[in-house]
Amino acid sequence: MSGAVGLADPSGTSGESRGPGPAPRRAPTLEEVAELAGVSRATVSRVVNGSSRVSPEALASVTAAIAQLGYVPNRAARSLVTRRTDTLVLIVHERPDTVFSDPFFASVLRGVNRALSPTDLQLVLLQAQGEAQRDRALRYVGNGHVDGVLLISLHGDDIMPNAIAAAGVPLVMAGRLLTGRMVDYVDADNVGGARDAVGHLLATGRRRIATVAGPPDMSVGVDRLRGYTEAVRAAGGDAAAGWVVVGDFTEASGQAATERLLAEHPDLDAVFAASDLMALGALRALRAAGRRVPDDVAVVGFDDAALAAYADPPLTTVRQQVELMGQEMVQLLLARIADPDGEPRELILPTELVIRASA
Amino acid sequence: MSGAVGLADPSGTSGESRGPGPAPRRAPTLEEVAELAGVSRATVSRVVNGSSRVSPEALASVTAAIAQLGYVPNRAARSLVTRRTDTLVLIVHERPDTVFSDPFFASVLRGVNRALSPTDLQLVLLQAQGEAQRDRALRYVGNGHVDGVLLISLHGDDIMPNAIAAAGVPLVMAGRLLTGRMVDYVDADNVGGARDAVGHLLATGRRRIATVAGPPDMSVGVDRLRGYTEAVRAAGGDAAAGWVVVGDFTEASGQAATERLLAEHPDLDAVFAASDLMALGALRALRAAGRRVPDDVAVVGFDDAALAAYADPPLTTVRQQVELMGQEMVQLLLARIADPDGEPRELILPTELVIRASA
DNA sequence: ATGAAAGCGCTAACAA
DNA sequence: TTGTTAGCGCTTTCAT
Repeated sequence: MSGAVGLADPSGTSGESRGPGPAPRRAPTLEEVAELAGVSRATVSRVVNGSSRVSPEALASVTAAIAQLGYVPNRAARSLVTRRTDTLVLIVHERPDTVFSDPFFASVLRGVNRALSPTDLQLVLLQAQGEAQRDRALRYVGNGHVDGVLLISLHGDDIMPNAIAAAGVPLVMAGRLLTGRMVDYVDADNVGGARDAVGHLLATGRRRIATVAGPPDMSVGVDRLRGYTEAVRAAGGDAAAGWVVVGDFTEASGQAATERLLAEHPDLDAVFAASDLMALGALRALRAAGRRVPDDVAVVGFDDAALAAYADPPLTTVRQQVELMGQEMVQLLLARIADPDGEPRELILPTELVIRASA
Repeated sequence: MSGAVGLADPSGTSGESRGPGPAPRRAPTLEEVAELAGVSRATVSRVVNGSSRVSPEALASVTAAIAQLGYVPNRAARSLVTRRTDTLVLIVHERPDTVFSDPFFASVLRGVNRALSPTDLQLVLLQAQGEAQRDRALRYVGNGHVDGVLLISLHGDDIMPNAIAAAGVPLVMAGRLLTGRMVDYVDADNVGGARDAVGHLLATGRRRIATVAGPPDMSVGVDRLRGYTEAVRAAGGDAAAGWVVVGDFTEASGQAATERLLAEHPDLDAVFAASDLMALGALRALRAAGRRVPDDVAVVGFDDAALAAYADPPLTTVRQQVELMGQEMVQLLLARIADPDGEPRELILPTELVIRASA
């Protein structure tokens, strides 16, 4: 029996004092499993952690004891000694003025969870808004509370990626970093997608194609604009200043940008918008100006969140695999955790042009 | 000096071996802070935990040492002894066939994070889909890994709420539970909101008002239907079977339901849809049938995720305060954790009718 | 007000 | 293959 006496009923909380309802028992420990199985703690630990150096009999009795007791390892205790936390953190770092639509984020999250569900890892969510929260997140990450970081950064001049990487914590980003050190990331094929979009417009006879571009300090903005430019130039077209107006991914900015494009080029016959919300804005602006879509002007957007499907007419969009992006971010992160010093990796997911009534 | 010798450079990992880049130092411990401050671990612990029984001098030197070392308490170690985890978990339990739109969830999440950010609590996210994942979540929660649970359950016959409550883990739900024990929850005023919607339709001269209701095993479905029924009956109208068709919150179901309503009552002049996606579906069905909105038929939806704002014409909707819902869920949960045996609490958030072109 | 000491539940050498 | 042992970093009596 050894000194296990005190374990039988710690501090006298045996349920009676709680009144009705099931008594919230203390969770069983390794020690209790070991006793029931008639082996030592170490052996139980080996079983739990899947060590091969365990006899079949020991394995059987331990497994039975675990099942009987409903034993689940205490993460805190384990983490204390292994210095692993079995925890990943997803940080969404936004400016106080949020620009991105939530559905995008929700889809990434869904993918992350899908990838995580067969593992024993848990996901901590940190929505960092503004400097104070950013620093808190950084402190949290920097102090060994997580095994790795998934980062969705919503602005280009973010110090987080470098700070996290510098702290030696494995990191994977959604989207390419424009400056600073090379960091693992997953991204959509924004250049190719934009090229396809413009290619489609060209193929359907459009020649005066304008674009509502994204912010130039974010890779999404830069890449989608590049795809547009390349495609237009390849067709001998003009991708000069007047055909490009920058927005900030919001519907309002898409609308305003399109108004300017119309003022500059009343004869435009197509608009490629670098986000779905901006495409929606473009649609509004065109209608307000009395233009008909798609007969008069065609609109193609980049599908950040499937929102564009609800436009009327539904917008032709470059479909990204947002959920897959979340999944792959996790895979990359796990690989990075397993091999901290490997080469930086990137993964570019293909996009697909979904043609609808609008173009 | 005691036995602190071994701490100076544990296992010789002093950075040189890592090659270039900043050496991933071990995070400073209480012990180190204590030594630097010239006090004992216990005193540092008191300072960190805001105990009053500390002399001003001690407090000052400890505070300085903490700042100098950038000390952050190790959660695992703390949790091991306190049996608190300072962790809440948000469980989204969906059927394999997801019904709810993501934006709703994203908004709740945003509110949860907002409420959490001034605290030291962290949020773990569990997306439980199907039985296997549900049981895993239950095991996780039941074994003391979290201090409390926020639960968004997407179907009516869910065993999770009762299982969690039975395990004695503090729980707050989004939405009212139709059966089983009384559980703390936050909900929108679905009855009142639906009543307002129908009231508006009546006020604008509509008399033949149909509804696309939600699933009858969920409080959202039941309550919105009840609000509709009450309002229609109060006006002396007919809320009988033919005017009510049940959908499952998806756009497709809204469309199908509306088609049936039109078949049954070609003379209907308004549709109240119990979700924004179903309202969108209703819009499509009406158009397909050659009806004009809102001249011919008015449409009002329940706004679960602001998606309806993108319809054309923009839909008149009952606006819920989804983000606030998340915030309040956290407040309720914290209150419950502080007072596990208090009376069950509920919080009904007011809704607001946002009138747009469609009705 | 402060310190000494005992452990929380677990893993990881090391012995056997 | 198994058991023994020594902590991981922290909070918390219990002395002082």
